[in-house]
Amino acid sequence: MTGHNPGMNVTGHTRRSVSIRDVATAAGVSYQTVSRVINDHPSVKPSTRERVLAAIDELGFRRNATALALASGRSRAVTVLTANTTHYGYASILQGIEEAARAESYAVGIGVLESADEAAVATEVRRAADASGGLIVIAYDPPGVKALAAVPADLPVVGVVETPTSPPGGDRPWVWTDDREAAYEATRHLLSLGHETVHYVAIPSSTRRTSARTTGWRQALKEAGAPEPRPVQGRWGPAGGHAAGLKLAQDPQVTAILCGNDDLALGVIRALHETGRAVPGDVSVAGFDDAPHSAYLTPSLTTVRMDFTGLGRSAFALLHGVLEESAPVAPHPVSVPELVARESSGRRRPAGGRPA
Amino acid sequence: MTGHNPGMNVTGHTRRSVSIRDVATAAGVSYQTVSRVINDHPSVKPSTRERVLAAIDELGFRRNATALALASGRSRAVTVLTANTTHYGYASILQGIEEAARAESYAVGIGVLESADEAAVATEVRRAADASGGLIVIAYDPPGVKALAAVPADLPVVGVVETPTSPPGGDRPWVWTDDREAAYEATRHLLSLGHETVHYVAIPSSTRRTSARTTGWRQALKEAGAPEPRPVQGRWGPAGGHAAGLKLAQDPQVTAILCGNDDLALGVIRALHETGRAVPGDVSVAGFDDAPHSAYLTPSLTTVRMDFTGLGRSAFALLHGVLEESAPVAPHPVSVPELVARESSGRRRPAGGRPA
DNA sequence: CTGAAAGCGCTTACAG
DNA sequence: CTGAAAGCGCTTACAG
Repeated sequence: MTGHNPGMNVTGHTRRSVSIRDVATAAGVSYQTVSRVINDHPSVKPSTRERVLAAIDELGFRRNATALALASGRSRAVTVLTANTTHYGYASILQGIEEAARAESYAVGIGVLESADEAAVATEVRRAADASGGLIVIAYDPPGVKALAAVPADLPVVGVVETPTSPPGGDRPWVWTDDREAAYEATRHLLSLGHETVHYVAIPSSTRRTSARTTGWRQALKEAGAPEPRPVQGRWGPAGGHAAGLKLAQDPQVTAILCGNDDLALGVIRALHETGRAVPGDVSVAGFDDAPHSAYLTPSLTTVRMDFTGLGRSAFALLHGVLEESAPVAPHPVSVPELVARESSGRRRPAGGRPA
Repeated sequence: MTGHNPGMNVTGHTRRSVSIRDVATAAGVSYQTVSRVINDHPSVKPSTRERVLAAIDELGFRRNATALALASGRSRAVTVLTANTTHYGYASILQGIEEAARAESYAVGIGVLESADEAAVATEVRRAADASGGLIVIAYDPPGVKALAAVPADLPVVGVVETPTSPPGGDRPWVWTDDREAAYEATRHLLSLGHETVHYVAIPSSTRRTSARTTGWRQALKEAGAPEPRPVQGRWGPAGGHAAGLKLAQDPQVTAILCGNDDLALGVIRALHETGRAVPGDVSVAGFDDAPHSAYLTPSLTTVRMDFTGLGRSAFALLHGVLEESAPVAPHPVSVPELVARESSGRRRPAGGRPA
């Protein structure tokens, strides 16, 4: 074959897709009938349906989702706005959303909020809003919190938030994990092992103000009458934990450390190891999240398990309820964390002496 | 306000968005002129542009991306088809794609291939094809390989493949990491430390046949004249490594283990620890990927660093070149892995004796 | 059960 | 520099 192919589009590599009109011609019916067939409309004569289906198959017809969305107004799509897609918690929430979305034949898009800069956030929110469908914003950090607040009022949106008190999204639906309770439990666990107090290495918080985890930790200390050390501000990732750990290792008084997540805890443990302090012999360490590898570290990590994928599924279910009249809108779901005690936390060693 | 709001859509919560016609009316121009303004067309009188911009601002106009896509035929969207979104390598590739896509104002969608079942794969591919735009398929595993093969011929697609020899995508563009070379280097590293041979714990492979990593490992053994033990088939994740490690720990001859990824290596190390074998004292262990925490484990993990985000960026660049005539289509890029020797690998201890 | 019309919100020529 | 027409590929009433 030579010559210009009228089926090529501008970029010259994609043949114009076959439309319902092409199918209609091939099947000898009107294109409305084709529409009925692909929409499983009941009132189509079986023999007609057969012919149309055969034509669809032969021509390799695929319904154009863009045209469907434009004509019908329904888009069956959700865009997830998040500051990160790789950290365990974020990635797991995204996974949960995707699972639930796939089960309902929703397409899922992602938009990453690279900075908390107002203009950058606004740009990302606009891009996400441009994509038709609903929005889920993971508002665990400053970019996410700002994005949730910046979502236009007329857009269906669900927030995944750190704490439900005065959620930044106003009266919009949200899902959350009870981080305050989780930190409270973890701190009580460490105190119950005889430690005089518990130090805290914080993850970058959702706000300037105190995070839910910090609040829970503080509450447990207060109730126990334990002194409240200054929280160490950690960065994301093991490197941040390592830096914080080196700092804490200088203080021989430190015997228990709660970390904002498992990656931080892993870095802290490494720092303690490097400075010759045994875990849990000299210092007990606990994390947050129960990442897949945490059970296989040496020492295995005491942590608080969070059901992030379940949280993601809930977020989608909520959005789905908002988008489709049929699906009921559930109340704001909460994921209840579960303490998992492992090797990295142990009884405080009697002051002064090393065991034989 | 009471009564029915004609601006509400079926679901009753979203006001019909303002269109270019609304803007045109408000600005006292035709809607074509509005189209010119939002497309930065040069031939618009400055004063007209001002008025239109003002109307856009006042009415809160947002251009409907669906209509844009349908009318123009360009969609500026990419869908990533992958078996997984959370494992380090996959998540990092996705991150790289997203970064590059965002820089070009492309929307990114994800579709997860939950099983290698033909029908399930076909369904996911169809869904991805329905979303307009290009496709990137991560073909590191059976579902991905099958998906890449099932992509309709008329769709712009880039494959992220394990090995470039007879890629499953035929003559389609692809990107790859040189896994064979990576495994070769890692194996040579372990052999150079005096180990008689190197055992291998494999990740689930892309095919029934031998993976590139297995090939590289085997090649290094052969060149060195080392005996070739049977590879241990691992599952994904630390649990798989742990199971494999327990098995290998039973054989006192085992002094060096190469693992298909860092998570597997972490599990193997844990298993060796549990069975009283020191790393690297008794057994050297190396992984693949250089995950963020690998440098902070104790012992820190010898591994092969792979530039997955760079690979993702390359994949997008390639697709971008295919989609837009202006962007040049680069040749199949390869990411060159880099060996990172850390604490988990060491010289083989002289046979028979434990050091004092 | 099936067909002809109008329209979703835009863009792309075509006029002037 | 700006406007009127046609059309992207579908769906949704409206006819019959």
